[in-house]
Amino acid sequence: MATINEIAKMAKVSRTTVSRFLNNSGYVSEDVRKRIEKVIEETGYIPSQYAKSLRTKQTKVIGVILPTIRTETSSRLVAGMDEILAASGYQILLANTNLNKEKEMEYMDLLKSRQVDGIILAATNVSDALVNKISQLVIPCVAIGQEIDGISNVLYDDYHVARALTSLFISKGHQHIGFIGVAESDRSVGLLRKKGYLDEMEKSDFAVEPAWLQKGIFDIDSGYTAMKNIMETSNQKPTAVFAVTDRLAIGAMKYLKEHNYNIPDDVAIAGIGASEVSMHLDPSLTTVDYQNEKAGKEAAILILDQIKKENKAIKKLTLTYRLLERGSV
Amino acid sequence: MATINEIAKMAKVSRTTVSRFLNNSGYVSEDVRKRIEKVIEETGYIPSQYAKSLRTKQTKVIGVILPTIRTETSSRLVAGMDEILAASGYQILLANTNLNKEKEMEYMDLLKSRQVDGIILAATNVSDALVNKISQLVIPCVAIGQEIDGISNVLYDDYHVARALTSLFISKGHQHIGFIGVAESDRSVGLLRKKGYLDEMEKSDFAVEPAWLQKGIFDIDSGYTAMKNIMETSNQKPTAVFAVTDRLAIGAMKYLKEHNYNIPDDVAIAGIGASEVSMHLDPSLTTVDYQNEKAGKEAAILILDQIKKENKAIKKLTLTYRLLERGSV
DNA sequence: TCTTAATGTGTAATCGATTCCACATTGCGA
DNA sequence: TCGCAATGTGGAATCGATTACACATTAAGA
Repeated sequence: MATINEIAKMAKVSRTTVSRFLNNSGYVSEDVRKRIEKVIEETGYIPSQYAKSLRTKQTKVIGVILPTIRTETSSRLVAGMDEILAASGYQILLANTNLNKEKEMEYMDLLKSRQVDGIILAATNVSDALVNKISQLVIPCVAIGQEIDGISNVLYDDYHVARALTSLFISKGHQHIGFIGVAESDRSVGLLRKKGYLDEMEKSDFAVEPAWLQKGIFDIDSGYTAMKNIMETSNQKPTAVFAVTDRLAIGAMKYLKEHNYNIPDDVAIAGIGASEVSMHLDPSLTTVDYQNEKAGKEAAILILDQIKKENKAIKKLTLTYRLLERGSV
Repeated sequence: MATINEIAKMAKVSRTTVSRFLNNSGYVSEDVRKRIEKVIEETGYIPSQYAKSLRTKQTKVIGVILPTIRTETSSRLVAGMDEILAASGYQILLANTNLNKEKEMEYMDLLKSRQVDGIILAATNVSDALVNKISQLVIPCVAIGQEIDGISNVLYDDYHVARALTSLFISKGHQHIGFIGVAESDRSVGLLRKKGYLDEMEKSDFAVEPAWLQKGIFDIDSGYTAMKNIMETSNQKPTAVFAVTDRLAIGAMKYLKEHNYNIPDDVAIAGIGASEVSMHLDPSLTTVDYQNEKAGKEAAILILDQIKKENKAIKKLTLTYRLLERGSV
């Protein structure tokens, strides 16, 4: 692969001039410009980003740390980010932790060594060690979905969403409402959504039977199992069940259908996530659109802001949500 | 951020020795080793990949060009690749074309300028210009899902899958079989799957009514519309419909259910893709598991092979598929 | 005791770009 | 005609690492 030196030699100018030509900085006469253009055309020369980055300390790369890339949520997030970042000439370097905390730490270092211009962190459970690492990070960093002190955040309104959904059930006359959650170590999905549900129940003075509180692990099967547990172990069967993700809700619906419960007459169901199929299920699933793409975009905008303007002001952005009331309630 | 020079100074050795320490190359006495270790520990020094890459011509980055990152197929592919690549210390640099051909070309250059060690291309429609560009590429390159001459490929057996599904319908006694495809500019999904269907129909001497042949655009809604067209414009309504993707099939099922057709008694349905929900639909959708993750893994293995061994042998790998016969047929 | 090999460490060139200077040329007003 | 600004080009240091080579020290074998 050709280098700037060879181009310079071939065009009979100094590499300084070639550099000026490439970056449109400083004066280059029309004559010389044409010569360089021609040589570059002929050789198909492409400047090395690495050499460039070494000097300029700019890589035009944003590191994105994800807990997984298999979910719709993740793809949407990345799609949103990419839309904004690509427009400014940035690319995404992927770091997939597979929910492994050590990897999270490892990747922070790796991204640092690759001198990414910024890091977007979509973490699910935030360890102290990680927070610590981030706080002493010089690279701009934005977190999505979990509140982390000291850096900018794009947040979902998990607590109020949970309250809103529970409240929706209550407004429809339900008093016995079940809950399918996930591990509370996941602050946003596990803890806050549960708290929202519990608080809303308490506000209406509705008791919550322990058997109504089940946990899944983010997939359809565990939603099925959770629903099974609810229906088969509770004294009083609930007439509505709130699942903290669409997948869990889908699993729950599957159980209900298999056991000839009518949705929503016997048991109403709601999820969170607005997955693509949610609208096309039978009945269509009531859910909440978190606007992940928007979250991705906002995070990208925040990070670019920080990079460009040296705008170190920390921003906490809480996104709005859209409750999609559909056939399942 | 500290550099190797500062570390060297602080540890009172030359930067050469520090480098040897870092890379475990050459001799470093226990005494010196400890001093360096200590300094690195204290400063939190992390070597710059850029400087390193500039010298070594190795970036440990694989560029991945995707038509979109919103689909399950894409996420699975990337997940598969990442699993293999991460294990060898490689990271993924994302290049999302959004189905834009010019972007495809642009990204090839961009990845080249970033000197990625290899490129994995998941293209849907391959322009001549692109093939041309690839052929004169010095960087190892692997294509997934579309056959491109001159480089290694990981292929799905689109043609035979289509024949197998059509044949399945026929074996169940169906003679009137509809088809929901996509644009044929997409060779694999559009052209080959259609050809497989048509050939199998012809083999059994079953006529195909033009109205049975509909096109969608990869989403649920267009599957719905396509099914609507089939049922509302054909003279003889088909008793089975083969959709080339699960999403199209889901849309088709939705139409059928809404219009009180029983699946599979009135109309049988099959898709391709083995999307996560396919199993949990009602009835569960007959589909074909393309093993995208495996495809991603294989592509990653191929690329690493080429990088490591300078093994320039071109390999064409056609993956096996699993036909998942379920309730919808 | 002297060679020779093994063990440690440092010097300096190098990778491919950017950028601060210095220097050369030209044109224009005084 | 001179001086100065505008225009155009090149020299050389620099970014942060790797690596060939030279050199110094030590240990082992004859």
